[in-house]
Amino acid sequence: MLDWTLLRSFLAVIDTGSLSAAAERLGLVQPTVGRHIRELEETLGAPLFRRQPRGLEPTPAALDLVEDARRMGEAAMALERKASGAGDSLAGTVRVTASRMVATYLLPDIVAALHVEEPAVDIEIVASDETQNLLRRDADIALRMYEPRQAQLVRRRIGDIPLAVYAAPAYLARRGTPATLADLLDHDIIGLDRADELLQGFARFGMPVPREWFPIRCDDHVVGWQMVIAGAGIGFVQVPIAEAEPRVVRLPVEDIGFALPLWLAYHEDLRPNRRVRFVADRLADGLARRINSRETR
Amino acid sequence: MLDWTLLRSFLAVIDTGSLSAAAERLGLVQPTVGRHIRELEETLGAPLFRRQPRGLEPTPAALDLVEDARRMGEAAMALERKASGAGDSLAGTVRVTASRMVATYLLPDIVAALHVEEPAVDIEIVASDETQNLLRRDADIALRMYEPRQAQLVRRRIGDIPLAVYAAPAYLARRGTPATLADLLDHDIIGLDRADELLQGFARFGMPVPREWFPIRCDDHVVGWQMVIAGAGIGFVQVPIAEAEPRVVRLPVEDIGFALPLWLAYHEDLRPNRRVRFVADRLADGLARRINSRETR
DNA sequence: ATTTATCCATGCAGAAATGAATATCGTGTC
DNA sequence: GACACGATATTCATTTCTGCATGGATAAAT
Repeated sequence: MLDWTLLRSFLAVIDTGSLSAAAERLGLVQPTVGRHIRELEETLGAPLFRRQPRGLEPTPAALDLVEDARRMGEAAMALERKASGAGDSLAGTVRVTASRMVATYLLPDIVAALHVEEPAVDIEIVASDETQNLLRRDADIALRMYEPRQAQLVRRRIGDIPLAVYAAPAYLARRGTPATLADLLDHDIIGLDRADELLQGFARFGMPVPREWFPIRCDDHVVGWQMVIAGAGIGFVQVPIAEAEPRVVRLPVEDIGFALPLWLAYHEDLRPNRRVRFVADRLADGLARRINSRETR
Repeated sequence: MLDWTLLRSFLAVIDTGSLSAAAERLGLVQPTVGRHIRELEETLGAPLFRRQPRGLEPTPAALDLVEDARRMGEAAMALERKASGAGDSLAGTVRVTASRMVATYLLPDIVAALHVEEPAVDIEIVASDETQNLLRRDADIALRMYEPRQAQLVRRRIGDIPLAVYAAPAYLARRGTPATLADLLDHDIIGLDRADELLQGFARFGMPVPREWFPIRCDDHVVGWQMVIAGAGIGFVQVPIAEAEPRVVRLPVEDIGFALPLWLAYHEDLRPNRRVRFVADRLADGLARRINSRETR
């Protein structure tokens, strides 16, 4: 009977295209995965990959086996999802993914309160602006700024996070305080939070500007926000985050009417999992309270 | 990420009901499987089995996982079937199951010739009158006396093996030679080859007899046939087998018109497997030749 | 043409899993 | 009630596997 560990490595190599990447995904090390593949080839009596400088290219014989290997992998992941909800106690870990901004400025208070209430629940935060794959269990719960579309996900709309214009007093003392949106054209704007959509928003207001209009651009929103705080420029920032920061002030320009929808999602297999539901409920409650209490201010 | 080896052991324990039986099926040893289960329970944080004197009884939590584990197992077996013919050489093993009679008296010549033709092909004979599971790969090729019904099997009807009445000269010298079927009622008949159907056959000829009519009954056809050869009684024997045995003679009674259909079957996943096809072809040819050359004699 | 960045293969020491032997427990039987 | 049987737990020596460090090879980039 075939060793299933070899098949798991086989699938990982097929998916990633190289021994090194497969090893990282499996939490192993490249020589181990290489030995797995070699052992599998010896057992089956047929070469499965052609070793190439860029990685391993599957042979036709290997491609014949991919479908079944993938079925195994999907079944294993489904089993893992179901198993994680098997325990009665809340003890265990829940992985939560959120954007860097949300993870940095909104989650800490909520997670702290949650951990006081249920110390047995461990929280792992995956702070990333890239979409994590809930189907592949990159995380248990995802907080996203758009509606999740996959059918197997349970999704809940928490609310809309409004954006407004903020700057540090030091900046305003140096450059003056803009009173209207049009005034912003003469100021240094730091690209934050969906810069592309902000550009479209400006266009809607009759002020088409090119991407280069932002004098400071940064792919990390947290860094950009720190620059606003430091007085490097003006930023369009999520109101619940900015209002908690005393070192900036909201500018008296018109409301830009732009908001980010906030969604919470998890895999439907995790629905009966009390631990995941507990965390999801606390996250949704805490985020909704912060969104609603600030946006009218 | 979960260790797939643990899941394989989990499935085996679910299927067999005990650590010991699971270990035997996996080619492992009971303490190893026990450790696998314990490690899986620790990883998942939930008990999966209740240890009982008769074995391990799955908990509800375990039953939730069975379906996915079985999907993994089925995918693994399908992969194994497809992989078994991956190499382009014929080298390798083919497991053939057949009834004890066929395996003992018809297969040896065929297998010998086959092995001369292709020494790289190893043959494993599973001589059993119990149905082996081709889906679970108990054997690669099955020779059966009835039509296989499972949809996933490739089946080929080889022909009908006729039955006739034989006895040893020593027996006939002692008890006389019956000339008609009716005369058999005064003789010692050894139950061979589907005794139940033979009884029904006698009833069709207007001679209903009870099961106890057979003075010597034996669940092993080979043993019964050896008794016929030794002169212990008269037997209804497969013609191709009996005609090759010089120590018995065919009795001049009417043709009983009874024949056993002979089928060859293998899993459709094995269809592209050159080795299995080779063995299947040689078996079908050899058996058909023996059936047809003898039945008219 | 040289450099650089990946990626795979190999040798070796340490860690982990395995198997054999044995102890223990509960059940069914005489 | 004593005993035998079949099952799971435990212990320990050994094998096996894993991970680290290093070498070698190829393709893209400067």
